Amino acid sequence: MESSFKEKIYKLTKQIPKGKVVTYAQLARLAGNPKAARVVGLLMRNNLYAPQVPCHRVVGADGSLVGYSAGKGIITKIEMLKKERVKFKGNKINLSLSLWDNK
DNA sequence: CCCGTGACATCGG
DNA sequence: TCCGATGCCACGG
Repeated sequence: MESSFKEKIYKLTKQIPKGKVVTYAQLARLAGNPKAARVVGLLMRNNLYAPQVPCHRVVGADGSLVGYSAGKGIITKIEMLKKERVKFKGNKINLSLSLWDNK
């Protein structure tokens, strides 16, 4: 099965455990293209593959919240992450504690 | 095949 | 530290 890039992103995103987050760059790298971080977000924004995809667990490379088109946008995203016990450091996420290991 | 798009990443001033 | 510009790449038309 030669999954398309977006298919890999779709599966990986669904596998993110609760309370953890992942960066677009890392997600892209897991899919096979470290440079395609933009594509990851692009797919989410244009076509939320399924309501099962926790796209709110995907954040910027430095843990800053970017994107999100649903609800109040970034605000909603932050609120959901806080409910997942994700540790925040100011206006960003503490990646040292909440970054998904994917192992 | 070419072009436009964009929820990123990185660098320079 | 903050802001702007550039590069990168997959997808759809």
